[in-house]
Amino acid sequence: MGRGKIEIKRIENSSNRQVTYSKRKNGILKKAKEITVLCDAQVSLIIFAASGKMHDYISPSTTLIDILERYQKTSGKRIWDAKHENLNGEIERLKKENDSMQIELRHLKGEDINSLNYKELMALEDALETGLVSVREKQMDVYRMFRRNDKILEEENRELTFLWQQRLAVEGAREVDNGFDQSVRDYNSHMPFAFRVQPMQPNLQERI
Amino acid sequence: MGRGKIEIKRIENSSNRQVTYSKRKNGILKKAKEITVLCDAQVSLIIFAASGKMHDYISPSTTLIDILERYQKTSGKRIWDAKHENLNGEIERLKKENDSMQIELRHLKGEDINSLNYKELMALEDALETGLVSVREKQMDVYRMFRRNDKILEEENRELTFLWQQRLAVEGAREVDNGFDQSVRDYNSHMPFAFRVQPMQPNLQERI
DNA sequence: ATCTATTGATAAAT
DNA sequence: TATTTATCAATAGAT
Repeated sequence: MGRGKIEIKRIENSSNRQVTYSKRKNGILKKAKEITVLCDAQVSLIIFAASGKMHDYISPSTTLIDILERYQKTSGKRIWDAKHENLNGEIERLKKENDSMQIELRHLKGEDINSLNYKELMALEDALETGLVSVREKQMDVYRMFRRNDKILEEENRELTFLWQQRLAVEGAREVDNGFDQSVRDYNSHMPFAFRVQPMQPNLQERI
Repeated sequence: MGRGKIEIKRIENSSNRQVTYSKRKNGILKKAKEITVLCDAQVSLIIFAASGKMHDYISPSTTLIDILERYQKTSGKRIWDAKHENLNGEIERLKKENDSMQIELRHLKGEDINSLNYKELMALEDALETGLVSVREKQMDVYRMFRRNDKILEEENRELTFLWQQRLAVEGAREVDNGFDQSVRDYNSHMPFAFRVQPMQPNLQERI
């Protein structure tokens, strides 16, 4: 249908080919829409030009997924299954990895070790000892950190207490028992503990 | 294009609709084939009649899966992903489980424990000690089993050696040094060790 | 893009 | 359902 009939074979002239593609692509899309409306059909049409450009039409009464679902059911061909199997493979792989780690964890916790031979028990013992050494070293670090912190706090405490005592002495001399009785002085003598500065290690508290 | 022009709206006469569907369906399929050949295009066309009957055309240079893959990539829309979201969820779940076990394992091996607080370190130490106790108990079991086995073997050995010595003595008395020299007798005196019976615990050997 | 001569598709009849 | 045919629609090539 045109100025002359053409053979249905690849159009060698690239420019003509491009033009014809554009025209016919529109034609097919139009036909797809028409048959959808005229005949209650459901169409999924995806066209890729050689250039990679894509055009598509999916009947508005449905979805591509729905059509593919029906396609698979009707034709018996697989679409998702290929992808599906990959995912299932991944799941299997992860499950195996999970299981072996699960077992290793249980062994390290001393569970289910009846099936282990002597060599394996030795290796397990080594691993546990190594872990224990590391953990205890770390604990010592933390302990030393606490101690250092404590020393700093004690020192500051001492200074604050001293300052407080001085102030009390000064005020006591000036007021000579006019209103401040012993209980108030007792109360105040405990105040310095509330004045403790924050620890030097900013995260130390939340790690206790 | 026909004996009269028609409006593009649903054909109410069911028989006409069916006929038109059949004709137009063939027309579209033909056009799809033609654009494929003429323009190097790649087409995926799936048509469902209202009756449920399905017709399709996929350009022979490709596959539906390939086209869908490209469709997904080009359009950004999801096709399988929607279908496989549950599988992907499962994978995510397993990966998370994997990661946390991975971390726990590393901690038990004394690795990456810098981020742990004192409480966590104590718990870790407890777990390691518990594990170590269990493993060492099991090792004692195995050790005792070896010892028991050894005792049995030693006992059998003693008996066999005794029997052999007796036999040697009898033969020596009968043959009075006619051909059996001292070296042969020495060799034979070591033989009983080769007669050791199999251990009582059938699996013990392969567990060493 | 737009035009238009011509082929191709198809609606209605058979 | 298939064929025929009159008519409309699509489009090849030109502009």
